Order: sequence, then structure tokens, then C-alpha cells
Amino acid sequence: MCNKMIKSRTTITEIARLLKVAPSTVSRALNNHPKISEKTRNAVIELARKLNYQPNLLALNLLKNRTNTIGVIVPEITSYFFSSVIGGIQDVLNPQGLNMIIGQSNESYQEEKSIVQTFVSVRVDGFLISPSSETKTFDHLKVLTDNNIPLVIFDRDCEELNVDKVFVDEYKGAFQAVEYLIKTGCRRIAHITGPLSLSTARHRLKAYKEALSAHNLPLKEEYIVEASGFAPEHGIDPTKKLLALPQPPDAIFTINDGVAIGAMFVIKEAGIVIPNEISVIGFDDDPHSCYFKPSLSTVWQPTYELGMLSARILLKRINSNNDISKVRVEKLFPELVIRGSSK
Amino acid sequence: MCNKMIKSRTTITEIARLLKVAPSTVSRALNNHPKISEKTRNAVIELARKLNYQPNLLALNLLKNRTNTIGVIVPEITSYFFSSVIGGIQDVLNPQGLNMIIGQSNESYQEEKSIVQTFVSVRVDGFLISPSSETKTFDHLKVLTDNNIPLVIFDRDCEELNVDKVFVDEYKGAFQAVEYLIKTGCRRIAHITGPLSLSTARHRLKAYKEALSAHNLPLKEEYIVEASGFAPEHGIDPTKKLLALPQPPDAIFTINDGVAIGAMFVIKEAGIVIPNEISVIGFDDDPHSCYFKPSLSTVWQPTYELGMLSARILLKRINSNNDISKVRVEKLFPELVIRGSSK
DNA sequence: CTGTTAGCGCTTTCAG
DNA sequence: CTGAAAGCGCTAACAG
Repeated sequence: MCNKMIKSRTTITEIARLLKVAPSTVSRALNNHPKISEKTRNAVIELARKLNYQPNLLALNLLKNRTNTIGVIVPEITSYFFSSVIGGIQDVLNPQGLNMIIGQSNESYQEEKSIVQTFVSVRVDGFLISPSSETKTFDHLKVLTDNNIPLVIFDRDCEELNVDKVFVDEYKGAFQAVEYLIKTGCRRIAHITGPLSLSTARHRLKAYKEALSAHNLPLKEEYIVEASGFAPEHGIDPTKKLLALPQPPDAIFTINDGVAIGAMFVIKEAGIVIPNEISVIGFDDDPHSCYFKPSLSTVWQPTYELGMLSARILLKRINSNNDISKVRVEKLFPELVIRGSSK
Repeated sequence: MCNKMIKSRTTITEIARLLKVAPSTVSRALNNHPKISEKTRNAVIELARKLNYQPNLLALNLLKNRTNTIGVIVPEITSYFFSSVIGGIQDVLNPQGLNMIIGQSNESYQEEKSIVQTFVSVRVDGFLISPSSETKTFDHLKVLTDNNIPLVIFDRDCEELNVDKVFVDEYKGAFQAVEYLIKTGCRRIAHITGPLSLSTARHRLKAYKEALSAHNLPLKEEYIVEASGFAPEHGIDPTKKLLALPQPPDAIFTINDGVAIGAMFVIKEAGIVIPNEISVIGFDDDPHSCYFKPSLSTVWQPTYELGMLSARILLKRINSNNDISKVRVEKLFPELVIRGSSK
């Protein structure tokens, strides 16, 4: 049973033929062109509706040389952080009739590069990119600006790129978290940082250091351990290392909630009580965080807003033909959320 | 400083002009057409490379009347389940030069319908859909099959639609879970189910009932409670209800890990020991699950494979011009993962 | 106000 | 083996 009968979609010429007018007239009628008689306009619109006419976007795309598609590149889509950013992007794009294609770099420079390549070849109208942690050279992104393809960087900075950017004020969030630990009496505060190629990790680390020094606490190098990723498993070893120290910390501030969850697991396993003996504060406010025992204190990030703002800025640039000379750099504000894992 | 100089991309006519041949010749050379002299072919290819020629997909799309884009519609992207399915889809699509656009229905029928609409109007080459829990009529999907647009349903079934489908064998997974609880001595086993409009919830519920009866355990209606969603928060009230029963359960099998996490939270809060007093088993194997105390027993689902297989089946249909009469329905197998929350 | 023409970039007959 | 011409569906000059 072969169902070949594709209901061939009605075209503008079809309507023109039926109405015995020129295709251009139909086009004008459908696009609210000023100089067209009410009569023909109505006739066209009515027939179009009756025939369920839908403009062929493929034709329009070729003509206008755009695709109405935005390319979004993130390290991974399974993390709460990025998936909710994507939600924000989508909610700005869709009402504008724009679509997005998503690429996951899996934190790999090579994959990121090849995604950029394919997105360029499908001619996306613009890019929203949060670079991978492996990405240290930015030629593949410079190509975009060189070719006048709009690009907004979000969350993770590329200092050498002079383009629109949207961030969360990591420094502030981290500073508040560490300061809170100090104020609640912790004196041996450790930090599990992330891949230091990332601006986010660097800013949080900087805030950690400066918060300590602002409160005249010594900075001990052995209290800074690097996690190689953002999942709970990446928090395991760093935490073990910290607990094995001759003088273990009485607080741990982690790069994110994932790592904090791994840390709490190790700490509880070791029979150490949170927060009495060790306080823990994460970063992100993952929806799971409040269901752990104790519930995880953390720094909430405006993920959805981050996505929306990035998309809005990109749209502005696209709609202005990338003719805005001034580059925008925006910062959104995080918020400390105190729960059970800290005093 | 206005950067208007768009490096206009080289076209096939450009190459033709430079080589003093016809555009069609260039086209043939570039597409390995048999009847073309080695000489011209090489000349064309060389110049094309030198000029960094990239075919204009927009033009090809109009000509071939396809977009090389697949529309993927999921209830939400922030859940581990769906985001990892998407990873599988992507890994099949990209090597084929296909892209995907994603739509989140947010479990809303209206949103789902409107996403289908926009995806049709951008002329995606095919659909991969997991319907929302609100979706009870399927006219918006029948339109697709009526218009010969390939469609694969995954994870959540629409019985009245006769199209390719890919599922996980929910029944088997759930049956094993409940059977395990019985074998480890639990006798008052409760089930927190999900929205019963979903085939997934219905199959798991059915398995729960039949596992009990297979082992001659009574089915008590008060042991079946419905969660209105899949997040931890949706597990709170159902669990409270169960604990308040004159004879509370000694085990809870939940619709998924999210709800199980909410359930464990309530149980621990009530000072009840897991698994000694109450066993808990979830469904999904969310990466967070093993970091809870106790770690959550669950049913692992082959999410990535689910995505890959769905995409492969869709591709097959697209590449065959939707000319395959036999509909494929595939089932993948889940696996019981026993951890600390069960005996 | 409306029709004619040209063209977006590419492939595919149809002739040579 | 190669060129000329037509056309995918639509819009935007340019004439009337």
C-alpha cells in the first residue's frame, strides 16, 4: 500500500492562476503591500485560506539568504544548567519565528570546531556559544566575526574575542558563598575548582582567594583542588584528597552542585557530619540539590534569564544586519541559597 | 567602524565564469558525474578548493524540496531521560549531514500542537515525537501521516497511530523491580504512578499489579497513588499519603527516579529507615541517583540507544521516500539496578 | 493598482 | 563530453 499522493502544497502561482492575476499581485496581497485594491487583496486572502496556502520558507530563505535558524553550541545538554539556558533561548526565538539547532561539543575542542563548521555550512543566521573547556584557541570563532556572522558568547568567556557576551557574575556569587562560610565560623575553607581553562572556574577561584584575604584568613594551596569535570563522580577524588590532609578543612566550596554532591557523598561515607564538622556550598542550584540530606546550600544562577538575554542580544544584532559597532557585555546576578549543608 | 564587507561566498557560476565553462559543467564536476573529462573535473575541483567553495544548501533545499532537518519534540529537555535521548538522536543525525531542531512541549497539548505546526511550516524532513502527558487526541499527528511526512513515536505510545515506534519494555522493567521487592521480603508494596494518560505509566502500573498477583499478594487500591509529574516535588504528597495510611507500605516502587528522590526525602524526614523499614525502587537511573544516602535502586533505561534507534528508523523511512508499508515497532530492554535503597 | 521580468544558486533535461 | 535553458517558489524593481 504505497501512499505516494503527496498533497502538493499550494503555491503563489497556483493562486495567481486560479484568480487570473500575476503571481506578484498575489505576493503583494499576502504581504500587506500598501498599493493593492481591497478587492483583489480580499479575493487572494480568501482563496489562500481556502487552499491552506503556506509560504514556502525554502524559497524565501534562498531569496533572502537567511535560514531563520540560530545555531546554539553548548558543552552538553544533559546538565541542568545548560538545558535550562536552552529553554530561555527557545522562548525568545520561537515567538519570532526563529528556530534553533543545538550542537553538543562534549567539552571537546575538535567537536566544537566541527559543529561550528556544519552550522556555517547550513548558514545559520547567528551563533550562541558557550565554549568547551578544552577550547583555548579561538580561530574557529574569529572566522565567524570575520565573515560578519553574528555571535554571542554566553556563560564562559573568551577574553580575546571582542563580541557580545552575557555572563553571570560568578565572582560575586562565589565571594558571597565563601564569606558566608567565614561568617558562620569556618576557618579552614577549601575550594574544589573546575577546569581552569574556564573563565567561570577562574572567577570563582579568584573570589575564593580574595574573600579569604579580605577576612585575613591564610590561603593554603593544599586547600585548592581541581575537579576535572562537573558531575558528582568528579567530586569524589578531590574530596578524598582534602579529607586525607593532616588538617582537613572545616568547609568546602565547590565549583558546582554536581561536584558538591560527590563531595557530600564522600564526607558522609567517612562518617563526618555536615554541616557540624564540615560545611558544603555548591554552585548552580540544581533542582536535585534540595532533596539531599542535608540539603545543599548553593549559589543560584539565573539560567533561564541568561538564555533569554543572550538570544535577545543576538536577535538585535541580526536584525540590525550586524551593524552595531558597540559590543555589549552583560552580567546577571546570582543569589546565595542557604540550606542544610552549611551552618 | 562598520564591517559590511561580507566576503561573498563563491558560487558555482563564479567558478564557471573563471574557468570559461558552463555552470552545469561545474556542477557535474563537483558531483562526480560520470560523463566528464578528467581534465575539466580536476580544474574545477582545484579552483573550487582554492576559492573555498561551499555549496549553498539553501538553493539545494529549494530544489530538492527538503531541509535536511529533523524536528524533535519532547515534553522537556531538562530531564536526564530526554536530554540523553537527544544525545543519541544527534549522534545518528550529524554524520548524515542532518540537523535537528528541538521543541519542548512542557507537557502541554497546545504547545505540542503549535510546535508541530511550526515544524511543518519550516518543512522538516521528518518528526521524532514523544507526546506530552496532556495529549489525548492525535489529529495534529495524523496530519503528518496524511501528508506523507515521516514520523517516529518514541518512549510514549499513541495507540491509535499506526506509525514506526520505539519503546523501552516498561512492563518488563517494572515487573522485575516489583518482583525483586517481593523476593526480598516486602509484602506491603506501594506504587507511586505517574500521569495515567501516558503509556509508560500505564505499563508500569500494570506490571506492578500483575507482579503482585503472580506472587499471590493482595492488590490494595490505597497503595496506588498518582504523582502529577516527574520531579522530586511531585513525590512529596503521594509519599506523605502513603505514610499516613493505617498500615503504611514496607516498599515503594515509583514511576521514576525524580519521584523516588522526593519519596526518600519524605521517608527520611519521618525518621523511617531505608531500606530496613521501607524499600524504595525508582525508574530511569538518573546520574544523581547513586549519590543519595542510601543510593537509589532503580531500573536503568537505554536512553541513548532509544534516541539512536529512533533516529535510524526515521532516516530509513525518509531515505525510502516513506515508501515502506510495514510499520516497525521496536522494544529496548531495561535493567534492574540494585543499590542501597532496597534490601 | 497590476503585470512583466529577472534572479536567489543549483541541478537537470535536452541538444549538440 | 559540454552548453543552453528551464525551473524550484518567491519577491522586487520597473513599467505601465
